Amino acid sequence: MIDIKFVRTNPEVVKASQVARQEDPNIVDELLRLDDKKRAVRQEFDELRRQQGEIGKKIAALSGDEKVKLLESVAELAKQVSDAKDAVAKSEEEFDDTMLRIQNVIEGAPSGGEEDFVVLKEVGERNTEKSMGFKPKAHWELGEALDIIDTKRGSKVGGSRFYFLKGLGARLDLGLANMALELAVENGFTPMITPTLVRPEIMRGTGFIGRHDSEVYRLGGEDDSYLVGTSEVALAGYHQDEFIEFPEANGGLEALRYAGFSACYRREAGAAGKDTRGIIRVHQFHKLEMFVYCPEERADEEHQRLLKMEEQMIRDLELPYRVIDTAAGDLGSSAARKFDCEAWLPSENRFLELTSTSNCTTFQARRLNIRTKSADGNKTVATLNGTLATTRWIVAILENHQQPDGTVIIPEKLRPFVGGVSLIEPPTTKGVNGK
RNA sequence: GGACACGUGGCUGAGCGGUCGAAAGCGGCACCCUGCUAAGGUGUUAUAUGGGUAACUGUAUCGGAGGUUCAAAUCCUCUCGUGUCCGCCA
Repeated sequence: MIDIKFVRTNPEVVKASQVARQEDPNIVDELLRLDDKKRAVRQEFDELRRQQGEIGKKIAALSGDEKVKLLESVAELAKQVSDAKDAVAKSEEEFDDTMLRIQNVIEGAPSGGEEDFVVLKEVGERNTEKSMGFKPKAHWELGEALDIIDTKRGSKVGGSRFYFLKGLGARLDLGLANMALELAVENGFTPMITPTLVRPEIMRGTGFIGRHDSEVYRLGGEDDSYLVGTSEVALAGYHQDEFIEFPEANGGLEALRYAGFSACYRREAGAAGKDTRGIIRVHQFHKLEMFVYCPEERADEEHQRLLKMEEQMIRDLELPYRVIDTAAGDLGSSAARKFDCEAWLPSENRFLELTSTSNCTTFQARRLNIRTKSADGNKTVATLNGTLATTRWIVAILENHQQPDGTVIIPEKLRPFVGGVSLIEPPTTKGVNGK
């Protein structure tokens, strides 16, 4: 939710942001109209309530005939108060409905849609058939041949877009999560295991239901809960309705940093036919989510920090990648700016999103009512997130580190997290690889 | 799953139809006192929102939603959450 006071004073900025996002700018005028109306109706109610309170005090002090007389005279006022109350509720509802439809005001993101991102940098050589000296296999081919990814049995058991990670596949998944967690801890993040089933209020508060209804799983029957698509939900809800006290370091401008590990669930309803093979787009996966609460003025700096950490992880795994500045139209509604790191996929000659980090400024926290006390009053905090989905990384590692003989070299820095194994080889006649 | 209890300000906790945005304590802040430390004293200290340059002032908020009433933290209904005991179970 954006700040109505900001909209009142800077309607043009909000409109421009809507335009950059390829959304309707006229909603801003509509919002301001509803804001005026809401205030007018509210003032009327306030005045009636004041009168009622005043008379109420008199009634309390009186007795006998005088009291009865006054009671009779005040019935009409009570009716007016009740009507005014309904009017207030109605105008607030109209206002809120519109308010919630306006997205965060972008901060520096390029205008336009999905294709209009800006490449900030590209690091490392793209592996190609030519540079590798053989035709690179796709991750699903490698996964199957090495017996570490089993999508056939995955769909037998879980349905389409499910998979088994087996042997070193499973170790890679957990190893990557652990490696990322260690990096996060070194950078001041507190590890968290979070609920993956959350109550509707939390889902709504974090903005994941509404326009994204169809993307999340909802439990039917007795239990009205949602399966989270990211631990961002739990980590954002963690401090809901709280005042945050930031640690004193850096002149009181420090941040609260959490690294949540959880399974994530996505319905992928709108993705039919997209990335159907392998484990690029699946219904369930593991993710390490870095989540930061900080004072608003510090958000940019924290955003850069998150990006740096994500880049470091990719470098440590020796993957060619690029960083993009996501276009406004492709941002989530909470994000003011988003940077993605994309790894090169030699089998498809394209980049694949590995990480994503968003600066949500105060948008998310305003809705969740998360504030901090500061010298110049209570202020809504900023929130940021940076994401690391393990399955995507497995894809990138398999494809980029595959060898002509079909084996895959495990990057040196990852080895300590997968039991010291350095090479993924096809299974021998029996037994499970990488036990 | 069965039984009971409880949800009030930053925290603990009183209040159980009007004088209650709400006692008291803790914590926070400011000042005073004390040689230092420890202690002590005085004052101040909820959130949101409207009006006003401001001083100030109106209104709302006692888990949430409805209801009764001239008037609700207080009574009623529903709901959500939490705790304890028993049962079951990893």
